[in-house]
Amino acid sequence: MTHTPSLRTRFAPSPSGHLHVGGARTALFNWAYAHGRGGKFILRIEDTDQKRSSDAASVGFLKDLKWLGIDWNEGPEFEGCGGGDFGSYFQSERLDIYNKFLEQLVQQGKAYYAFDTTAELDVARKESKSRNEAYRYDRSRADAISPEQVQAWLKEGKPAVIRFKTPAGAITIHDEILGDATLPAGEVDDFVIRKADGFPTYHFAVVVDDELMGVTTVLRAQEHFNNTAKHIVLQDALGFRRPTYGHLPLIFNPDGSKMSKRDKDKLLRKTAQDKKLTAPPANTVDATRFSAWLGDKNSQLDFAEATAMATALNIELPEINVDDFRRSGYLPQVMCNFLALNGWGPGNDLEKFDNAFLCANFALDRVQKTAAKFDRVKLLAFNLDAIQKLSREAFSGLVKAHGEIYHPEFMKKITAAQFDLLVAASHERSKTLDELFRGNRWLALGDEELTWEKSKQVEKALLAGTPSGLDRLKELRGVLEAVETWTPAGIEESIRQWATTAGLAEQIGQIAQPLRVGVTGSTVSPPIFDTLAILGKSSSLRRIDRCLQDFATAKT
RNA sequence: GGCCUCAUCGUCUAGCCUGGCUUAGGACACCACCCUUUCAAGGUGGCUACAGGGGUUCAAAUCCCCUUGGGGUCACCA
Repeated sequence: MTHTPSLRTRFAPSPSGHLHVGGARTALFNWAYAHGRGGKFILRIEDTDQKRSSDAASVGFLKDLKWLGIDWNEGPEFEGCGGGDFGSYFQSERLDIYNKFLEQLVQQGKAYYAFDTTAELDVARKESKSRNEAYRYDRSRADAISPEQVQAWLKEGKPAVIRFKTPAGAITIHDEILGDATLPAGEVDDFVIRKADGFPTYHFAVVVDDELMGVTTVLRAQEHFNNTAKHIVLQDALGFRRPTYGHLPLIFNPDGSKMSKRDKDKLLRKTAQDKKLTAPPANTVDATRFSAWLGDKNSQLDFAEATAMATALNIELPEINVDDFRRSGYLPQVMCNFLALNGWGPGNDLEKFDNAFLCANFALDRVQKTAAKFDRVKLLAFNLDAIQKLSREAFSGLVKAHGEIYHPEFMKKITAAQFDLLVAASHERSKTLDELFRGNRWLALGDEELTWEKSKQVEKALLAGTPSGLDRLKELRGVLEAVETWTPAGIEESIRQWATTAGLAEQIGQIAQPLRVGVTGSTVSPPIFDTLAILGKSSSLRRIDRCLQDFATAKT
């Protein structure tokens, strides 16, 4: 392991929305790279877009990072992380610093004021587009204005941006992952470095902060590749050092589209349109909100709204954000492992590893150059494997914590003993922590609330054949009533005994299914003896009675 | 469209830099069978890829060129 005490990496998200998997992987790699080399990992909040920033979101980010096990040496202070001598780590609190450097550039003639309106620029852009050319800002627009005029306009408060006077010449980017790339002269135009609202643009703030915070290595997504050229010319103009760059491959959806925070809304909107909905489904959002959302491809519902809408439309929302995966019951170490595997591998057939291994082995020369499609099915397989490897106690603890956060009603309805039995019956078969709750709703239902699924499978289990499932149930009720030790083993013993006398020893399915449907209302549940044991004797009997009652008239 | 960039099974990838050890390895998925009390889980076996075309070389997945295809970017968003 290389030990570079001065090595400093950073993760610099804009606090809009939650941390999504792409961002999480960027953070993970930066973190692992620094940690594996005795360096420092810095977290910086890029909140220079006044329209988008929100404090709640930046806290969401911090929580997500913490959950993944990614801590930061410097940055916003949160649960024992953060602090540091190079603050503030919020860009919105560093305006004075940026302005100092901005002024310096203007005075040196390396940057200039421009007064073009949005409308004017739009025209120029459209023109470029119509000629099938890339749009580049035309410096002569600004040159045409005399220095006196500039001063006069500034004095009267005419809105102005500051643009960087990009030097002529090709720009070569050194990238530790992709190698060198050279952008021909003219590819980078005079980009804006301070917006009319007085805030620096991303490009300017990044360059200043990376220098002042001593960042030595920048690992970020490939979509930033072209931006790096801008950052390099700025660094040169300001006399800054140039960090080492590595551009990470993007993460895509299985269909090849870019994984985006908006994917959930995209799916919901499409479903709503396919169903030709003109009004919002009940219990979702109001009509005004609905039509505004439906009409604007870029608008997003908040989490509660989106969840309600998905329920109403009867669809599953894709997990995009780290928080979505947490909610779905994935283990943080599995998320990190799988995220790392999308874009990096240790170089042999090893795929399962923890963060300590990642820190010790992560290096830029093994980072993939091509985008990866995020395969949730494989992630699920990894999660199952990790769950199976957990001790019963550890699994139980995680399930409990998960349930208390995401299924408090469920947890309140069941006893500690029931919980333990459920955990035991589910451990080997749970792909996620959440599955245990989603798949066992029958347990949290009161005996009088239970309803029986109207499905072919249910009918078959109860009504088909002679004797039918219902006939069996009648007999089984008596058998169960006589069971003295109400445990999976005790129940099994009694039932098997009865089955043998009834000549059904080899056809236990003819017994299990009617029972299962009788007490759970559906054809799917944990193994039947576990199911009965978890439910308890009186509930089981009561439910069988209700089932017999309900279907007594339905029998054909 | 300009510029930049990438290219191994359906997917994530090993091998490529330092050409022969590769009838291209692993994992997930898929298929078949087994187990089985539903759904899973588990077991065994199987299918599947070097984008195409030219070079260079005794020898190319590995080096070079072209084509094709993919991606990124072209904001007073980051």
